[in-house]
Amino acid sequence: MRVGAALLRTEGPGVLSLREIARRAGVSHGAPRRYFPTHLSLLSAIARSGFADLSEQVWTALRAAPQDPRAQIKTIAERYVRFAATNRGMFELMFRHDVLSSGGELGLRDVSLPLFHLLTDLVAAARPASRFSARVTAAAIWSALHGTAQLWNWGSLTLATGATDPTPFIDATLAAHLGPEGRP
Amino acid sequence: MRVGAALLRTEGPGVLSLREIARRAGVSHGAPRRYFPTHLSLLSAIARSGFADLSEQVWTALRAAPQDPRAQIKTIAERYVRFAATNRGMFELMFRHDVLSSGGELGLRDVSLPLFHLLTDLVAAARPASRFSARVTAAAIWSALHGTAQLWNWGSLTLATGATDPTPFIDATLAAHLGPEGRP
DNA sequence: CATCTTCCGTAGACAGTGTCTACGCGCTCT
DNA sequence: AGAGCGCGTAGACACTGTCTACGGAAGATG
Repeated sequence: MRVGAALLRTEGPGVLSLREIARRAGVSHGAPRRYFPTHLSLLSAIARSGFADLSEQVWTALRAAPQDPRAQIKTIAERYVRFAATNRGMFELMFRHDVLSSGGELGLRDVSLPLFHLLTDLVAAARPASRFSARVTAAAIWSALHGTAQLWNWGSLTLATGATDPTPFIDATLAAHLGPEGRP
Repeated sequence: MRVGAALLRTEGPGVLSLREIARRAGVSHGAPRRYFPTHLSLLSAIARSGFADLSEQVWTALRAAPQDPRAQIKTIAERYVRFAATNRGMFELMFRHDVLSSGGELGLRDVSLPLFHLLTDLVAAARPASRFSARVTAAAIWSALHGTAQLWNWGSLTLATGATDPTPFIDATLAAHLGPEGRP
């Protein structure tokens, strides 16, 4: 099989054993070894494609969104959390420590960093005066997004607040960091 | 062995195979089965003890901290992130989806919910006027803390901002949600 | 005191896993 | 046409989690 990309529509994260993947691909259990020296490197490749997918979704959404910084930040935030909620298994795989630490931080450096820098610039343009640098604020927002996605995904936020939608938490985070919504 | 508690000082999360745990405990590989019907239930028990540990650390730190709401919130935040940084393997185990989803959400309901409600009350007392409910704000803060702990743990924040300490992100988050520091 | 039951651990089997090795088919290139 | 090699197969190995049958020690019961 060309890449593990064709196998990404894994129905669950439990099917990700090397032999099971090979089985679904219709090849013998030794075949993937030609392309990926180890099981983890296969998973890393799958996760990397997940990062690419996420970043592409965010970028295209950004192009379609209004151009003012605040709206762009909101678009990033919503896309990030929605991606996590829609592609649960993939999101979980993408942030598994063992997968992450192998493969040279996989997509983090190549995919997330440009996005993070964009976020930093947007934050610098959108936020009110603050004693924190735009980098720190952007990182805090990113952390909040990631935590929201994570907690939302396994239902903790629903359990704690009864919410049926994660957007209020996103809005609260952005409003806190950038000031109330509604003005340029 | 009485509980897996004695085995918690696991040097790494890779040693957590059932047989390896039994080996370190000096018993045969079938012995743990008397107490934990399945491997996952053993891990859940270990993770549960991790939740208990975390919550205890937070509560005792709260007792020693100044009593004004803002300082209490900061104490919770710092303890949470510090726990994650200090007990990496345990933190990771505690939030593994498969461990989480088994064992009836293990410590989440029993341990985290009281803490969350306390956080909600503190937020209600400490924050300025806002159009978001205290619940939502508290949940947003919690998400931010969790995300910070996670991203910090695998070095993303350092990679993105060059920071050597996670407290700036905590401070930025709290300042954003609760207003600048320094007043009652 | 003898016996029986119940707890708690052992030891072996089984299917399944990731990795490694030897093997062979079929293509391409000179 | 023949050699080389990319790409896949098949079997082995150590290891895993789960299941089962077995044993021995302790306490309860007659």
